[in-house]
This record gives sequence, structure tokens and C-alpha cells, in this order.
Amino acid sequence: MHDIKLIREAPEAFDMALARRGLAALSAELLALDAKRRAAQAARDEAQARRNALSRQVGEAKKKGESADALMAEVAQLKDRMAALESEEQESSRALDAKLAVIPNLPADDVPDGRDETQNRELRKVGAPRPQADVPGGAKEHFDLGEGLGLMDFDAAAKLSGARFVVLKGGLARLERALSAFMLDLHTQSHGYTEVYPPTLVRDEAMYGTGQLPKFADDLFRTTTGFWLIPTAEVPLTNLAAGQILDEAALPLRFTAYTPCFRSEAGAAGKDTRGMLRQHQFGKVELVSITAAEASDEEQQRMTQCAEEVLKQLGLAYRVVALCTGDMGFGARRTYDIEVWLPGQGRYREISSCSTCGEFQARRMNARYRPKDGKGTRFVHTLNGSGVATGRALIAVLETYQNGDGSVTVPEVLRPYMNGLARIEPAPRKAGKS
RNA sequence: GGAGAGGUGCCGGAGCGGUCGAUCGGGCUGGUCUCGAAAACCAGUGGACCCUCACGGGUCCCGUGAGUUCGAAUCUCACCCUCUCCGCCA
Repeated sequence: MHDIKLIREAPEAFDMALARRGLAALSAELLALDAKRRAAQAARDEAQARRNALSRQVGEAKKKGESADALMAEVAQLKDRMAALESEEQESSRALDAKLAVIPNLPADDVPDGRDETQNRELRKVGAPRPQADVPGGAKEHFDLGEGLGLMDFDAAAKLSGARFVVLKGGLARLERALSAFMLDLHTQSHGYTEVYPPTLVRDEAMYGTGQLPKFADDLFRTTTGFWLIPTAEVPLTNLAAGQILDEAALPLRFTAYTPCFRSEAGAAGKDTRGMLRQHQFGKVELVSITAAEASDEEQQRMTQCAEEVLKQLGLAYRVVALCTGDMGFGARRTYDIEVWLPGQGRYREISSCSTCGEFQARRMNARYRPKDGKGTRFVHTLNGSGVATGRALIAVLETYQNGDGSVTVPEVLRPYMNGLARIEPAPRKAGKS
């Protein structure tokens, strides 16, 4: 949500920033609504003040035993006018909010301009990508490996739930659990995050606060009782700060959680249909930071490094890219994606996305802090990042650590979480199962 | 799901329908006292919006939304949430 006051002060700057995102200028329209709103409010305030004064006089008159009929008559006259003014104010204020609610955040100055992902800027490459030819017969993709192991079953999932779900079994189910436990331990023990077990069903307000609503309802699942299934733990974690006024001394807040994430991906039909790269349900360890305004840029660097550390310790090759203006999400002011190397696909694929939203979300959810010195309150800055998506981490581990015989070596750091297991071997074939 | 109770400021806790944004206590901040601290005492201590260069002024906010009334934190209704007991249950 944007601050209409800032737009009022610098409409050209606002429109120019929108243009960087490929959007048409909106300030003129917004400011017209704003002017209407303020005029309505001024008129209403005035009428209200008049009524308050009259009512006070009525009280005084009655106390003295005098007649208050004339005063009451004037209030009665005011009433119609007030009702009209009030609905006018509400209407213009609602109209303005509705417009503002669907305008994405503005990019930070250092965000590269660009139309789509092809214009993202690569910041660094870490680790040596394993060539496809490194595996005898060519590196396989994760679904061939998983099905070959007999531990990844898309047919069974389709029977239960349809397309874009997976059933993991045995060593692969364990691997998902190991990855999540490893990541949570790393972030809580080495990176200062507080582990959270949040609800995965939330109400409208929470989805509005982080920006999924009102614009992206189509990408979400909703229960018949009106709850939304979270598409990321960013929603519950960030909304922990909603409605709060925090002491600056308490900042930053750093939360991490492992949760399932649910996305209907309505617009993504036909993309990545094979395998478990793009699912309606996937696991993810999320990182969320709530900071003071000046601290958010540095926090974003720190958060990205926390996510990178996961991949480093897993021994996965990756690169970090700065998303261009056209590829950033709705609430983001600046985003760094981490893309992990998938030997089977022979390309880098997104596994983490670390964004700062500035005060964009805080304004929506009314999350503020009291600055150490100086008075008043300011909106906090919110940041979120994957640290990292476990489903995709599992894919990367399979493809990176595959052996020519179809088995998969377990990365060192995960072995304590796998009961010491060093290698995931094909499950014995059971008779009767095709 | 059934039956009750309740939602007020950072916290606790008051509040005959009429200067109540709200008594009081605690906390916090500043000051006095002290070598220093504690105690004591004094003072201060909400948010949002609008008008104004400013000084200052106005409106709204006592869970949320409607309503009654000249006037609502105080009355009515609906909803949300919390707590207690019972039932059910992982």
C-alpha cells in the first residue's frame, strides 16, 4: 500500500517508478480521488463539529431548565446533511483505497530495469555446476531418479489428488524431513531466527496484509468456511507484526518456519508439468525479518546469505540474481533470487527468493515501531525469503548427488538427520506393483 | 457443538447517556534529593486523519459494524475474538 501523502508530494516520481514496472501513470487519477476525499472529510468534520457544539448547548440548556427546542431543531436539520457528507466521505475514501490496494510496490533505485526474467542481473555464481555428462548416460531429471528409486509416485498422488501432487516414500520422504530439520536448525542455531509453528489457514486480513489479496485470489486455495491456505509462511510470519507498535529496541524480529505451501497456480498451466518442480503443495522453510526502516537493506543482504548458506552446506551449486523491475513480485521493493543448478535439466532454477518490501506490507497491516529517539511511530520494514524451498532442494539434491546406478548419495550435513544413511538405494520391487 | 462470563490506553483496573481520549495504580521518560543508587517527591507519558508557513484548531478511535438519541465507552442488534464449565477429539 502506498502513502497517498508521498504521491501528493511527488506525483511525477511516483509515475516514473510505475513506468519502470511497465505500468501506466496513475497519480493524476489517485490525486483526484484524494482531493475529493479530503474535501468530503473537511465538510464532514465541520458538520460534525457544529453538531457536537449544539449538543453540548442542549445539555447545558437542559441543566438550567431552559428550552432546547430551537437547538434541537437545528441539529435535526443538520442530520440529513451529515448523513450525505458521511457516505460521501466513506465512498471516496473507499474508492481511493481500492485503487491503492492493487498497485504494486515501487522498485528501489538499484533494481535493474527490465521487462521479464531474461533481464535479471546475475550477481554471483557459487560452486561448480555438475555437468550433465558427469553421470554415465547423462544426468537424469529428478522424476526419473525418484521413480527409478521407487520412492516418488506421481500416479499414486494423482489418484489421491490429481495432477501436481506427489507421494514420497521411504528415503525420499525422510529426505524431505531431513532437509527441513537441517534448515531450521541452521537458521535458529547459527542465524538468530526464532522458530515458529504458525497456522497454515488464515483469514482475509492476513492475506491482505502481505498483499496476496485482493488481487491474487485466483492463485490461492480457499476453504468452504472462508479460510485461505497459505501460499507461503511469509503470510503468517509477517502478519505476526500486524497491528503492533513495537519498540525499536526489540527489532529486528527474525522468524523462521517450515510449512506446507499451497498454490493453485491457475495461470501456470502447461509449465513444468512433469515432476515435482511446480506443485499445488510443497514444503518450504521461510525466513521473515521485521526491521527498523534504516536496517532493511542490510537485512536483505544478510537474509540472502542465510539462504545461500543452506545451499553451500548442502554442496549445491547456485547463482544469485537481482530481479529486474518486470520480474518482481507485487509487494517487493527489491528481490534477489537464488537459483540452484539442476544437472538433470542442465540449468539453474529458482529455489529461493529474498525480498524487502520496505513499508509496503507494514502499511497494509498497520505494523509500526517507536523510534529510539524522536517521537511518534514509523512503519516497520518487512522482509521475506525462502531458506529454502524443501521440495526444490530435494530435487537439487537428487540430481546433484545421483550416481550412475540410480542411487543417490546423501550430502554429509544431512546424514545426522537421515539416521546416518549415506546412500539412498532403489526400493526393492514388490510383486504385483507395476 | 451446548451453557455462562468478558472484550477500555504499554500493563492492571474504574467509568449515573452530557467538556471522557477517558479516574486510579503500575510501568516508562525527565527532574528534585544522593558521592552514587534505592526510596520518596514533582512533572510528563496514545494513535489516525484533515485544515494551517507556523502558533494552533477540528474530526475520528474504549473488539468490529450497524442502530436508538439533541448527545453513546456507557442503551439495542449483529458479527469477531478471549476466558470458564460440559461434550467431542489429535
